[in-house]
Amino acid sequence: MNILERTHLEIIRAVDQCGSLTAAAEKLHVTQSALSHAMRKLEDQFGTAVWHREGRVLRPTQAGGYLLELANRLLPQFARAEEQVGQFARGERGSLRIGMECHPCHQWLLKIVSPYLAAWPDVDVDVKQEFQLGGIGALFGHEIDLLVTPDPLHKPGLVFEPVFDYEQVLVVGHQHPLSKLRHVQPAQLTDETLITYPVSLDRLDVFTRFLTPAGIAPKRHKRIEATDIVLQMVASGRGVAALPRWLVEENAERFGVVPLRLGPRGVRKQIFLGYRERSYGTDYLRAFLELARDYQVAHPQ
Amino acid sequence: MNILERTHLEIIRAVDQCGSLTAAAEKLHVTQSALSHAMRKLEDQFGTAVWHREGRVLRPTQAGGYLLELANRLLPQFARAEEQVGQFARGERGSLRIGMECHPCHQWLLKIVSPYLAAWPDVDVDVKQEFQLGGIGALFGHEIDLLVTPDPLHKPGLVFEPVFDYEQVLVVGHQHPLSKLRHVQPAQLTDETLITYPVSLDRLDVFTRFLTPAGIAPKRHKRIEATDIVLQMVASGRGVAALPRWLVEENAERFGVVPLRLGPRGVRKQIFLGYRERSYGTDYLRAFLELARDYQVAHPQ
DNA sequence: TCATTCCATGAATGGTATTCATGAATAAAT
DNA sequence: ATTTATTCATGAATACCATTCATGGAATGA
Repeated sequence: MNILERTHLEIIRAVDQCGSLTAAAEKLHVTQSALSHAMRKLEDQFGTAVWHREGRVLRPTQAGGYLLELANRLLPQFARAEEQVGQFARGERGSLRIGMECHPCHQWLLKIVSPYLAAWPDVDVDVKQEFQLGGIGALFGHEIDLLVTPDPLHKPGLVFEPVFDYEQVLVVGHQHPLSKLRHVQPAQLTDETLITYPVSLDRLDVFTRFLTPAGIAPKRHKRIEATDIVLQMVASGRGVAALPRWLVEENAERFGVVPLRLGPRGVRKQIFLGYRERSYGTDYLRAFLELARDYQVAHPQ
Repeated sequence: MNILERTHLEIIRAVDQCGSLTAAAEKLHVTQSALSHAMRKLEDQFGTAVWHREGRVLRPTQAGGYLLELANRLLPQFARAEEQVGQFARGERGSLRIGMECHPCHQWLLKIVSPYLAAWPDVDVDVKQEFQLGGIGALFGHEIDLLVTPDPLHKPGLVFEPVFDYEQVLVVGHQHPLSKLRHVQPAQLTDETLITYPVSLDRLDVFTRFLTPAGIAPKRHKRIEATDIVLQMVASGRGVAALPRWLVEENAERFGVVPLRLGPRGVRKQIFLGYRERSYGTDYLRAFLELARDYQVAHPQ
């Protein structure tokens, strides 16, 4: 079926470069005879010569010239492909698709990703936020390779590792009446506007671990996507929000907001990094996990 | 040395298209086992899998995805190459490089070339006018494939065929004193300005076959490249020129010029088409010669 | 649970690419 | 003109490797 092979192009190019079959044969580490036979067969199959044999010099025919051009175009691509697949094999190259199920974690993620990109220049990092089947499904379906989530779900084949823990706090404006308290009680939010990320209630710890157990609901509930808009709203007294303490503290000065403990003991949270057990063999994925662990050690809460 | 072969790309693409090794094997007319072995070997050499084997479904790995892209890019080029070389082999495709050693023949050439181009859409026609080693040398050195010349030079390996004969005439303006004569004598040009193409004198028949034998020279000699400029100059009485009769007659009305026989018997010329004997096997070259012959039969002088 | 479909594997084989040995043709050197 | 050194082509022998055959295990779907 196929007559033209990579080898033929390799020969044609070598002959062009070396000027003779014999020299080309040496370059390709085979006998001159091998090349002669190979090209003879090709020419027979094509029904046309690749070279004019004039004395002992080979001059490309029109077909030969065409094939030479082809060779110069295709062979580098073969070479590059082998090199790149080699990089895939050694785990030096790939793409790391990270799924996020945790809004405020974006900030944390950036702190891991930037040194990671520097260390693994051949790995593309891709962050996704929306999944049809949920984060776990996306992980299983190979839609993503890593999942950043506060809700580890133990399934065979998946591993979840805590990489970050922090306290979830209420954030209020500087002049807010609650701002002087050491901690806040659920009932104190009855007349407040609560601002959250636009996700379902059961994924909001303010509700699941603070308000709902006490049977309390805030006066209003607003959903806003962007974290700094949330902070601005809070700063201007338009509402209160629940955010990680570190995030609030980082922005306290700039926005004029204050963190308050949720209940006397606070609400502690953990962020997990989930991955498929089998993908742990991939160097660049493991490297990411290690970077995340290192970060946790260097920045304990 | 080389691990990745066209075959592998062929397999990878077929598996992608057919969805399974078995189906791909059928498409490629080999056993499923053959493909399995082939890809196994490739994977061993690369050190990485091309597909994730999940149950009985094959999902491309990152390396596999990369190779699939490569396959979709390169395989069509292989296919196209085989097709084109096939055309070369059947003489349907090529490039015909025509050398011109005869200025006024350009008009004639166009009449052959335009139907030729229509009949042989895959043949590129290239017309060259300048050669370092002369037309014959260019023909020998494969710089051109056909030579249009008035001077056939018989050499072994070369063939010259007369394809066109015509009378070379003197052309003068409508009101020129000579314009009423039936023919002109060399001596009558003593006071004229003679316009010729800018080539050496020994290639100008007005000199070699008319003036020089009579020991006559014109008052002035002007060299002009473009034929219609020559005609305009002649029409405005600025000089006389020697051109093929058919060319003059074609333009007699438009420019207001008159053809005059050179001497009582006229100067008859022949144009030859030269080619390398061995290239006569090439279909599209032979076709050109046949077209030229047909034209001669259809337009006898 | 059974039948079916798919891929992997080891051994056997058949084909083919490569080598070896040699000849013919050309170009360079004497 | 001879000689010498290259170069490519060719046929036969060989060694290698791709393919097949036969089979088993694993997953899917009825």
